[in-house]
Amino acid sequence: MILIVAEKRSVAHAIAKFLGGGYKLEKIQGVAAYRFNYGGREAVALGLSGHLMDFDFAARQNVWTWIPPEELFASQPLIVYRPETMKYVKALRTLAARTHEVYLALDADVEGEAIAYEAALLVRLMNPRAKIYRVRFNAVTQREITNAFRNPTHINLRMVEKVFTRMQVDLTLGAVFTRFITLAVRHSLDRGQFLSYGPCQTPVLGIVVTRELQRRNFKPEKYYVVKALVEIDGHRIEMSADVRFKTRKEAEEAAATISRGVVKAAVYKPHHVNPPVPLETVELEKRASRWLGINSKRTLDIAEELYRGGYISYPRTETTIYPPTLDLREVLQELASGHLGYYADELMSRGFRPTRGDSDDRAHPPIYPTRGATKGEIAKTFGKLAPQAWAIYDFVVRHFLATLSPPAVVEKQKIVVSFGKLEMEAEGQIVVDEGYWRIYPWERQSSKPLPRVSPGEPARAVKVYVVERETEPPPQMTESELLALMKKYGIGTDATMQDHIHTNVRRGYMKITKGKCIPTDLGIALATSLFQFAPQLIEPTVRAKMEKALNSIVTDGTPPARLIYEIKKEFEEYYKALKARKEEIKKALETALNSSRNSQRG
DNA sequence: GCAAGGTC
Repeated sequence: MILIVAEKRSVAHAIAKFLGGGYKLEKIQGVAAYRFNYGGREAVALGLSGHLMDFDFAARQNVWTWIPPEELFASQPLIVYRPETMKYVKALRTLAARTHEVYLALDADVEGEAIAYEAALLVRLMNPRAKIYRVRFNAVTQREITNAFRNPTHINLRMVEKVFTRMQVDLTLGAVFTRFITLAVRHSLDRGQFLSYGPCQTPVLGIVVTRELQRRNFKPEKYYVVKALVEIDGHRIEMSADVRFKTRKEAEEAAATISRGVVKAAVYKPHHVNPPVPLETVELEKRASRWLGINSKRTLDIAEELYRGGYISYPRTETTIYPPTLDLREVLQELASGHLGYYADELMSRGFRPTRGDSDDRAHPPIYPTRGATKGEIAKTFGKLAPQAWAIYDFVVRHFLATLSPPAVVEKQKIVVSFGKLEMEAEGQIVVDEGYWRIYPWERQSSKPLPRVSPGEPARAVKVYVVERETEPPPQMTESELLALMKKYGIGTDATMQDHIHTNVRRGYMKITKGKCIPTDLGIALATSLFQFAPQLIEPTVRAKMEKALNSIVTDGTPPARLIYEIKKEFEEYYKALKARKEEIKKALETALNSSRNSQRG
């Protein structure tokens, strides 16, 4: 028998379908396995659920009050089975006992490599003489899979080492600093409550708090602008000067010079607004937060359910290019039975060309709808979440249709009038062609037309006035903006970014209200303490630096032990700096904890 | 009871 191990059930299923044609679904220790005939031999494809193993400290070290947190710097975390995936371990053991040939068909990324290694460890324990191969495919398609199995290779140990190093480093740093700040304020916490540090979650908090403090410390400044109602060829146009005056007096002096002028420029230029590129995870989360009022965690949870229900493709992807193997016309045909069927039909008869982004994770296609569903159907599956599930499904459908649609066309308009010293401007636009906005209302723009005038025409100011304005603080951080910043700084992965935001919410460090991230007193106190005494723990650039160091294991063969030693040494310094200020940190955190407790009680 | 990363 040949055993094939995949990262998730859907891939195991696809492999059985592509390599075997027909298959038989079996349950092994409660786990789905696909049995099929592979070139005359019996094969079984088993789908896992991510990692089988994890790291943890020894039991004695897991009683927080028994050892000082810094002792963990000197400890070696142990590799253990993850309790949640024991049934996959059992299924793998059962199958491994009956096979001599194993193909590790996990995703073609570093995590997949690590999971492959975990599976290989298990297989070896059961069956030391089994031949173990690694197969790599860049998409779950007939061609890629067939090719991969024709060219089996071996596990890349450096990739495995990178992942295992990251696991140990993150656990150690997370545990040391989580325990330190928790124990510092232990008596002010509720039962079961703790304060946490993590190399992703904490920089996320830092970003949000930094913005909030910028807003609080912002000193608005008054400034003055000159506006005028200008008559050109019988048309009256509201115009303004693109100059900020510091005082009213200066503005009024400038305004006094405005009476007769001449049109310096009159531009009416067509402009294409291109439809969005194919949908990736973080973009789905950003748009759902901004336009549908659904936060990123909820969005991914619902997308996962929609995927499992067969409504949309796999929701965790960084790809923004439709693979050539994806038959877009087939997808449109499927959508023809759904709520936007008329539009799908129209695209099919008129023809279409998909937009194209610039990223390909070489594992998953962009997110697209896989079924033309009705509201009633979704309502049945989702119960209380039905309105939000429908909103997300509808969005995925519309986004997909938009990527195949023509651009919208607007005429951009600009008139500039010269009044001697000062120039006045007006901008407007006319929607010429709605294009993809017809089914993508969130980006729709409206017409604000200007009259048609020509350069050289005389102009006359009918009314001139000075308007007082104030500079404004930066806006509150939106969740959508936060996701964009996390991506920019390399904090987390497409699949985990929403988790890191949510962790901050769960710990009481911030709230998300109407798409805005608002730090609590506790979040501000924690972030401020860290910025003051150990900024390296909270700066947004720390994660990318660590990621780069970890990558050197793969690219340069840096020995993991050396890297772990160096990172620990560095963070021990930050730990010492924090410990020296324990009393101040304790006071700041306790004040915040008490104030939030009082406000909760009203 | 700590993290981040897979996946459900």
